[in-house]
Amino acid sequence: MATIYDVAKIAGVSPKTVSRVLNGDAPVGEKTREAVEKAILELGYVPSNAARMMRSSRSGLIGLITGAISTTSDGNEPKGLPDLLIVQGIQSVMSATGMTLMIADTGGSSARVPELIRTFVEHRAEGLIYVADYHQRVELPPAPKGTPLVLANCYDDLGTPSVLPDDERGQHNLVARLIQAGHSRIGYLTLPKGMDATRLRLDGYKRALAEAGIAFDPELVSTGFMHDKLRNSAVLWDAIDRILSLPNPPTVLCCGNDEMAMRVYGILRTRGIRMPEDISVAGYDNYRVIAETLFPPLTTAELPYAAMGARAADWLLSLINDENHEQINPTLVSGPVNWRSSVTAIAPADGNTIRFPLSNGRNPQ
Amino acid sequence: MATIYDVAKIAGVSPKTVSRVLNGDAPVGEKTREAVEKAILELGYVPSNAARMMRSSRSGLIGLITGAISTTSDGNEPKGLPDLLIVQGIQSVMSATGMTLMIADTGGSSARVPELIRTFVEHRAEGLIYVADYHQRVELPPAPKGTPLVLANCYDDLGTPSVLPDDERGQHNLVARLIQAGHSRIGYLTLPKGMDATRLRLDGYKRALAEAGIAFDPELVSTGFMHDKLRNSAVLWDAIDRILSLPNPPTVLCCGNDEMAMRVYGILRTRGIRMPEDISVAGYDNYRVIAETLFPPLTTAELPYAAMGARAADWLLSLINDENHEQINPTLVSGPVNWRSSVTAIAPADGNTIRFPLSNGRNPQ
DNA sequence: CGATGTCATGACACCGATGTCATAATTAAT
DNA sequence: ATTAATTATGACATCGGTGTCATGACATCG
Repeated sequence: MATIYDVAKIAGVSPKTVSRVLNGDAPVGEKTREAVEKAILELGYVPSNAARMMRSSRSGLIGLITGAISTTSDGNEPKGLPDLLIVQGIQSVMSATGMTLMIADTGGSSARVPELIRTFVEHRAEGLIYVADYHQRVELPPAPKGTPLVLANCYDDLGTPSVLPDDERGQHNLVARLIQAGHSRIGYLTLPKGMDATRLRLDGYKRALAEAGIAFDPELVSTGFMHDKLRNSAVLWDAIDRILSLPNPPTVLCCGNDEMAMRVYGILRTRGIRMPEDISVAGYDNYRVIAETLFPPLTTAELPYAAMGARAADWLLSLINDENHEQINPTLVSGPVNWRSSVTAIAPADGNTIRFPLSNGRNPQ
Repeated sequence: MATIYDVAKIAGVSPKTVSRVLNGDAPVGEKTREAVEKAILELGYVPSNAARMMRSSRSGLIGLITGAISTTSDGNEPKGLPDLLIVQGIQSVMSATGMTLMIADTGGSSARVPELIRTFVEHRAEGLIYVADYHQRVELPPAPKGTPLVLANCYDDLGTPSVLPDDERGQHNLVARLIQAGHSRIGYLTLPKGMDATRLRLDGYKRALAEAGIAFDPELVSTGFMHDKLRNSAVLWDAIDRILSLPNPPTVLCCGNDEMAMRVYGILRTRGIRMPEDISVAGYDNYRVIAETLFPPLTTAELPYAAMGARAADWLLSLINDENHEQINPTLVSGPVNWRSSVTAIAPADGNTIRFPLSNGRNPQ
């Protein structure tokens, strides 16, 4: 690979002059510049970042670690991986500021994290981001001092800067919207117990009910997914069965996420229950491949992955540049409710007519 | 950040001796080693990859470019992005050999590719991989000589090393399996015209029929998806309508991919058609979130993304190390058929009984 | 016209590792 | 015991850029 000395020799100048042409940090004569530029093109010269870094000690690199450091590591099966959207959000911010992203995947084994961090430190990464695959608490090995770290989609007990989805608010907004559409008996099939998202979303559900003056009915809430995936079909079937056979069944079923909603579609249809005519269904995540493709398209709260990534990246950059933006920790990012035709507006219980049309989904034909 | 000189000073030895402790490339006295190791720990010293690279000219970096350089760039909407699995396949091979992956995303604009390549060259990446989001032809700017390039999930006209899914074979194997299960009237709802996958999979479908002595019936084949996504619902509805009202309708519908199969589920159920009792459905991709979650679980041909990534990484490494493994270009990677309960075995047309049970899906209850 | 300032350029040291070579201290071999 | 081989260590140059300082050629100004 050509060096700055090769260029200098061909252009008949000193290496320092070539450097000046490259960086524009001092005036260079017109003819000299042309000669240098010609030589650069001729050799296909590209400056070495490593050599540059030796002097400047700025690497322009950001290290990104992803992977499932879950307490319940469920093997090596890759899933839908929407957390890539977080990575994309980070990437778009970073590339706009000229930083280069190095990524490493733990492959599900948290034991590899220290090794990955070390690699990044060897490359003198200026900052690190850890991305979790779902909202969770993590314990990371101590980051090297001087290298800022931001957590995305996870948090720890040490007060490390952390960007999280606002699950409580997202679910609240969705349920509030359902209530606005005339629903008051709202079933909720939750994610597995113990997950942060489960608790927070249930809180949001309750708050929306409370704000509307609707009493919380525990009969309407049931666990839809368990940690043991093999049992999910049976658990969900049973939960739906129980909720639908209540004396006063719900008019809409909120699902813990879109994947669950997809299963609910299958189960309801198997029983001859039509959506949204007989019952409405809502999800969570706005996992677009599911939400937009299901028939009817699914109303769902958006998990703002890309925005979370961008927030985390912004935060990291401000830490690197030592800007003292006082940032609330954790930073909660909320997303919109995506209203699609899996939910219909119904006449409210008090007999009032519906004030506005809410369904905007397209039906075939 | 501490340097090797700091360590040397504290340990009371020369920098070179510290280097020897780090690399173990020459014997070091027991007591000296201990003193050096103590100093390293004390300072939290991590060697600088940049400085190392200056001498060795080996960066240990691999550049990975992803993004939709599609001729039909359909805007900025991120989808399910299963191509991350390719990245994971690459990552797992690379980390096993101690290489570090730098990734950059074009964000959908092919104009950014040269800029990204330049960044990688500045970092003296030892090899580049370009990953496309679906099987397609691409035109990349000429790679810098001396830096090998491998294409994953795409190919070009220049004979650049390329790893592709074996769509023809995958579809063939799936259809052959359906025939084995007693099906002989096999409908096929294709992906949009013009895509490589569409043509190849249709070829595989035809070959499987031919091998079984079943005449190809064009009436059973219809375009299920178009490039214009807004029309997909209508197109698919119509195609199903037409195929099912044939005098001799199919017993199974093959869908261009799993996403289409998910829509087909919805459409069939809306019409009161049960799966798999009334008709079987098969997909393509083994997009697990869909295939495993749909009810009933979907029989589908696997698009072996992770294997493709691993293959591409292996190939790149052999190019970097100048090993002359003669590699067929393009390298086709095939995946298994995932047999689930969306397809039932039926009595073959000739009245023979079914020779073995094929459904192994779990039903709730 | 001499003093001062700006422009254009080069010599040289330095960043932090490692390769090469030299050297001193042991140990093994003859 | 003397030579040869091995061990343990350091001095120094080098990789490819850039920061610092010096220098010569002009231009400007009082």
